Amino acid sequence: MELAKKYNPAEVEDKWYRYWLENKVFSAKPNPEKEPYCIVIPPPNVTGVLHMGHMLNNTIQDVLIRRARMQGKEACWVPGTDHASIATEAKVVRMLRERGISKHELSREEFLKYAWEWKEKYGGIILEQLKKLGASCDWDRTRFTMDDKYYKAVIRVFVDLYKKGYIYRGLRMINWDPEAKTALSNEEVIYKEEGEISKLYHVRYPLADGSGHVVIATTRPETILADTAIAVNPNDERYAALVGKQALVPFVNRPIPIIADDYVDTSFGTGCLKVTPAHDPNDYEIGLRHQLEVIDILNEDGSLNEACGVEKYVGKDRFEVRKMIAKDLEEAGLLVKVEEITNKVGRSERTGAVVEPRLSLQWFIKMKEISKRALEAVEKDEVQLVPAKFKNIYRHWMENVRDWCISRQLWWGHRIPAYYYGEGENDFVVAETIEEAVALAREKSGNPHLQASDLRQDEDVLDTWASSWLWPIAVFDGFEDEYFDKEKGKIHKEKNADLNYFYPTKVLVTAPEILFFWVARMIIAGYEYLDERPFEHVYLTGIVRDKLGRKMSKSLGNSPDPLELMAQYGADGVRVGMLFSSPAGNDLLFDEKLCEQGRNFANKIWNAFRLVKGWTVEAGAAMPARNRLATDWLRARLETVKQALDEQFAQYRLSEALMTLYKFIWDDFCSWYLEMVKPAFGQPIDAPTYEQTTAFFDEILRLLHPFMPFITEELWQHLSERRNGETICQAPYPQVQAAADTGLIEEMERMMELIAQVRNVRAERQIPNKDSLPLFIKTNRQALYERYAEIVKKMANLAEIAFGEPAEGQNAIPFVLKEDECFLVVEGSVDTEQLKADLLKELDYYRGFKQSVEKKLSNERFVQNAPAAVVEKERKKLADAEAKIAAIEESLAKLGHAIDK
RNA sequence: GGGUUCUUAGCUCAGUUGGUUCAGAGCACCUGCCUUACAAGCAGGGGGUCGCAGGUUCGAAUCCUGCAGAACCCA
Repeated sequence: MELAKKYNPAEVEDKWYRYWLENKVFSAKPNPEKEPYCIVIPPPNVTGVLHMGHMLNNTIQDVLIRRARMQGKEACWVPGTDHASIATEAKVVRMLRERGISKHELSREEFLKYAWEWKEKYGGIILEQLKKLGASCDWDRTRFTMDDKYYKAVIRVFVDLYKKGYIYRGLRMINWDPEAKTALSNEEVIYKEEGEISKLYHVRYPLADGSGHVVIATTRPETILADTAIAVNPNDERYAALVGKQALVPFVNRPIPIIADDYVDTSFGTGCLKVTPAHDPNDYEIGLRHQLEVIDILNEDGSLNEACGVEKYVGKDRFEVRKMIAKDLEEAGLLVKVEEITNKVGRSERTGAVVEPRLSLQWFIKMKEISKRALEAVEKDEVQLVPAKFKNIYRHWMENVRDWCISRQLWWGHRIPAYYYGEGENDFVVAETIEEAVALAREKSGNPHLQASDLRQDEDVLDTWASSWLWPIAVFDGFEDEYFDKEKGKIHKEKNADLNYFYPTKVLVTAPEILFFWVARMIIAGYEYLDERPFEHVYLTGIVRDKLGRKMSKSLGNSPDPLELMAQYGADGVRVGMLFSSPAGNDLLFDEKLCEQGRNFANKIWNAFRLVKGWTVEAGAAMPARNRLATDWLRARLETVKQALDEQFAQYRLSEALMTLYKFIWDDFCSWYLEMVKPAFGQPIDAPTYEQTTAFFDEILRLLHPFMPFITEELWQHLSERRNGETICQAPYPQVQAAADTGLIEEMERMMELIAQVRNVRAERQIPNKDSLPLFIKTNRQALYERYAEIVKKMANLAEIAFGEPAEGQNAIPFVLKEDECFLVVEGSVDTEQLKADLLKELDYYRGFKQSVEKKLSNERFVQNAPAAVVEKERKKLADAEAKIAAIEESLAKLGHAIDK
């Protein structure tokens, strides 16, 4: 078998992914013999494409699930997609516009037909992309939030929560996107960090009694026409006399009261606040406190309506009116001045339109009561957030939770199951089906003749999160008739085999940005319907940023295309690159160099494999002592590595775990072990060493497989004959066998230091590596060095290791290893002055060190207060330093240097 | 404005309840090598008064206070 000099991921990745699918390696079903380990994927937008955030997030999930699978757990990773109501609808509307079709020309049914076509065309691309990454999902379980069953579940939950009294319909100040013509949740409104430059208009309002005027400041002069009061701070002496009087609204001359309210900030603008309850949330609150009239002057598209009272403004967009009104105020002599200020302007996350606070009838979920257990669960670590710092953030949000506006003025989504039978605000019923609705409506209205055709279903759909918050339950069909108890509004988990086995899931891996949107709400739903947490751990990943620390975004164009990255560096390389610098919860400053490092790592392993596979094996030969030491040592190191990995995984320190393996493979295995046992060119290797080496290789591949699934499968299959369908995905994950032989590791470390010292001397004196040199060691541990002599000779290219000192006249370069003196015999003359200088420098350092330790030990309070073990360590440090100093002094004396002690 | 978190080498980060040879890693950097697995490589090396100022302690990167700066969340 001929292996290429360089690893080529493109040749193997698709092959193995297909193999895994063909052999159903990723499918999972309840298995009482095994421990369940389930992850539900955070469903990406069905029509979205893979971005770097997905890459990170799904790499992490795949590492966790693959490791669990190898550990013999029933590993189930449930994939799926989200309908992403507003984002998808916006895309469909744009597509239609490009075809010259306006959404409003279409009926709801026609529009939805286009939307489903769009979904069929682009839906699921992202799942195919995940396969490129190696994601080991159970694809047969793929779910979509608008699948029939899922749709029914969402509607069922709406009805249930309505019955339980958690859902109400109310007039509320909501964030209105005039472009998409929909309400937005607070989370969907974004503010530019640096704010935006706005004009602050100072406007004069005459007093009704003609005794003067009052000046207010506003950034939204078009809302003047909806003013119903002017407010001042009760403590503001400047205006105390005005309170109780009336002012006249410009143009319409409506008299409005001047009131006192604590909300007013005396230092902002003029200290007089115009109050527009219909168009500002704070003003709305003030209006409630003072029973002010509410005048709504905006249409749903952001244009002004008749209520504004000025004919020429009617039908014009608010920003156009702003310009007009500024001009008109100036002409009327009411504009005092205009200044520029920076303020925060809310914009729609999806359309970018300036969000207008708007009063409207919307559907809400009361959050306070229903979220109680979800708050407790995290407080008590029943649901454990990783990293834990998010607990504080979570608590703060949950303690101040506000009612959740769940209606959206869109068509793509789950249509609200409320049916209206009359014009009154309460003339509606909520039901899962039209038949039930008719029955309920007859009852509620007292009209037994009502027909389905008399009912109008609510036009709005539900917020996407109001479907995805059911994800960990709905993917297992938990809300189906057989399992859902309509009376109690609870799920009988024990009746549903999947739910019973896989729920609660093990860990949710997601971005901190959606901690409240989604994570908190899933926890709420979990307790509401199953009285149980939906997952044990929440691993919050960082946000992927570019190397300048900016968020990756389409508009900046700073996001690399994941598929191209994988084509260039291999999926394994990219996975490694993503994980290298992403400790949990810390942002990841993505740099392509990290993927390059991942690719290089794959190549390193590939070549190590080529080396081992290229050996000819000498059957019947015994293992030489040198190799016995090397294999024992590597085994000991491997034990410490496995132990470290277990600990790192337990704490979700994936980047550390990967680095542990990276260093073990590159340094310990390749640079040290393979070099130790590698036969001379053309020579065979003894069979026991060869077998041990392949066994190590096998174990290393299994440890690495969760991180780099493709190359490990490729090499593992090459390593030995495998059965048909056999895969490393299901090979046992290496377990800690025994306590590592730390004595052996320490001994080897000493030898490695010795080898490094010799190499160092060579590098400094520019002695070619080819020249094999004799080494003398003056030590009282001769047996130890003798045992390792063969290894040291090979690794440092020494002609021999002798004990004692070189003969007079032999040129030797001295160095000190721990407390032993070493002499590397070289040809040619030696610059003794330089050697002395080097030794003196070292001596200086150790004398200083010794002094500081002595100082510590002579401090009575230290000796008394510090734990005995710490004091003991200091004593040991002192003894070691003294031995070292003695050795250095001796070397110096030999060079003819007088020591002043 | 309120809250949370953070500030350690040129860069990205570890540093576990304060206590091992005067703070570690990876990358980058410097020097020498195309040595028959790998130049996507090998060997060696330099680099930090742990944001600043106080305090507690025998002992502080680690605990406390203040200041400066950054990020995120909420308003």
